[in-house]
Amino acid sequence: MVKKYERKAVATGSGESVTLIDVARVAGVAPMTVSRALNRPELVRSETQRKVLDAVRKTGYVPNMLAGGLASSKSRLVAILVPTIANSIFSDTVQALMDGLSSSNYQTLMGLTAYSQEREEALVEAIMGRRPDGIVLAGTSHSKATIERLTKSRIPVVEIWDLADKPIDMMIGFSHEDVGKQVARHLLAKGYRKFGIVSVDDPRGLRRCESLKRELAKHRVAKPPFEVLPAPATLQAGREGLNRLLEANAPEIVVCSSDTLAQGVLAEAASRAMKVPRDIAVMGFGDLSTAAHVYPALSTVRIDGAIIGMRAAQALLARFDGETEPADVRIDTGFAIIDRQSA
Amino acid sequence: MVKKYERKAVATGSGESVTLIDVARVAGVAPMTVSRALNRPELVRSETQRKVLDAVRKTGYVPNMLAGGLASSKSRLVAILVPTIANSIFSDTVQALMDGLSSSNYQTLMGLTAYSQEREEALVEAIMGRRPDGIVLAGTSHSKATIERLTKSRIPVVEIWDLADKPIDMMIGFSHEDVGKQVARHLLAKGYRKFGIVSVDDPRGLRRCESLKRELAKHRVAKPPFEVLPAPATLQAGREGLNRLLEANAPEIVVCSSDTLAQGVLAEAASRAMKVPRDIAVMGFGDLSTAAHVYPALSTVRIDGAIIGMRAAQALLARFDGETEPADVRIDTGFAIIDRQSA
DNA sequence: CTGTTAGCGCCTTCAA
DNA sequence: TTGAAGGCGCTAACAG
Repeated sequence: MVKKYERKAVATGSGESVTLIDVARVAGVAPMTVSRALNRPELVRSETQRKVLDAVRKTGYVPNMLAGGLASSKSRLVAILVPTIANSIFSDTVQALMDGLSSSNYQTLMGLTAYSQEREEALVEAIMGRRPDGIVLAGTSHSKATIERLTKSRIPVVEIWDLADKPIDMMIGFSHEDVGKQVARHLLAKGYRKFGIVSVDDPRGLRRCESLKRELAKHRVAKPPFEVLPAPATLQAGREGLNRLLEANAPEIVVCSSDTLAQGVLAEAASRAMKVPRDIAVMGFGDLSTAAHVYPALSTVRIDGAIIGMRAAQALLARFDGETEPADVRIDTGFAIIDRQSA
Repeated sequence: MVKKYERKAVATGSGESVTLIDVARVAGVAPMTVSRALNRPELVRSETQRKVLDAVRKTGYVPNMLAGGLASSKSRLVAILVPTIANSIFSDTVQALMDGLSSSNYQTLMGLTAYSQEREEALVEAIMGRRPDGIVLAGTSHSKATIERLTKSRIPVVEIWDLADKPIDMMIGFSHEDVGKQVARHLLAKGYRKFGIVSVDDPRGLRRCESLKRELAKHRVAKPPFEVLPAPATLQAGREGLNRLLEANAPEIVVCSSDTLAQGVLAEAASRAMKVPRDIAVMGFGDLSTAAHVYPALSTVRIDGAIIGMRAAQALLARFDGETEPADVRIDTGFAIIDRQSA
């Protein structure tokens, strides 16, 4: 009986790529059986299984996922688009997401949008070429083209870090409007009346600040001075923000749209020998665990990026397993206002 | 004359995937011509080019890179393995690397090793399945299996954040031994004699510390107490480290293996009302720009992650263009000892 | 449980 | 400058 799949002599060099067929030949089975043994071992007799694994080891075979993906229309790839990973709230998210996905053998393609819809659009376009099984997007401000492309691709999408009315598909986050509102109420309840706001020019940060202003207006508080600095948020921007606020009359409390900004404000206050929160109180947003050690008087809105990432991974995996339907998932992870002001 | 490539009716629904053949049919050319128009436009008449682009727009075609990669053995994918992105020195690196590569149309697959050789090995294995065009690895401590696999895959590899004797291929970083040595000399020159060392259990950090100890020994300085804490580096670990050092007699200067650790030490010192650097001096490592605003007395070894990432991207692109040969590249990006101690 | 056949969508190679 | 044939390595679907 003549063996098949003899097409190629045994690789002599080292660069030659070993294929399924080589493994099949060594194991003395059909290529399809090797494929099964590797991907659905439960369908294969255990002895066959052993033979195949031996052959894999002997040959140093590494499955070609490009070929596998092409044949099966499953890439086992999830794309993640975030504005940056320099900010710990996003890197926590990404890290948790990767952890959750990699334990189910999904790999992640990351893209950095730098808060730009155009970049996001280009990235989505490029990434769709890889036929990812799922896409995670930070935020809900996407270009029309992006939304359309994603919608009709029917790829599972998770929008994170935000909750909005018209999700593309799944959504995991919290309401930035709610943050602004609750911060306003919280601070009003503590007796503050003279506010100052510092934000960078980032859509979500601005939404929090606008909501804060609306809530203050409702309570008939004087319209607070509002300094918007160009992105990205830096310590320097925070210092500059406080400087500008102090040119007019000093607010009792400065609300910052981000953690780094708040640290900048604190640094500037320190350099002016202002005591926090006695001379000026500061409310931050995001991860201020580092600063909190140094400035115990700092209040903050705490978001847990890791939880958002973990939930996103779970949502995708559930969807891959057919446990949920498009647009089924909408999770409010909430936020906490952590108050360290002892004013 | 009967047209070819009529295999499929025009997609009516929206989920149907558009292929090169569909575009070819719409444009009235052969599939191969579409491929050329998209990938090597210089080989195509400009009118044909226009027809193809029109058809692409009309059909909403997105090239399938799995198929393209399979056919051409080029994935336009670069894998990046780093211990974590929670640390800004690595996230800067990753960010710069992605920037550099994406402008040449490469995408990046990221993997997090959590400082574990086993995880790195598993990730390398999984990632090789995607047939990346290049791989970037942080550090030089890899398992034998990892090294062997990478070596015989002949995929361009860049090891970053370190310089060692036996590179797999390209290497961009600095010598951790040199850091330890220079820090020792620097501090000795400033007159310090009573040292304390705090490190987490991370290979590169330990190498810096060991080298520091060796240099101190050479200069006949008393063997310093050396606290090694379990990874990951946290503020808490730093505080604990200083606590332990202070149980014996207090050192004049504490050298920390990482930025976070140094911040923990500073926080603990602050909570004990110790003045830095008067009561105790602190030398950190990595990105302490945040802490520096708060603790102007902190010294640090400054590494620029962004430069390392940028250089790595350049090195890979040069290699892809055939401008360099395996093992041609070895770049010492150096480091700076930034001294803010005014003791 | 295992094997056979027929593509997946694109690009390489050669021919026109 | 464009086209046709064939194959990249794998898996779905159907037989046996």
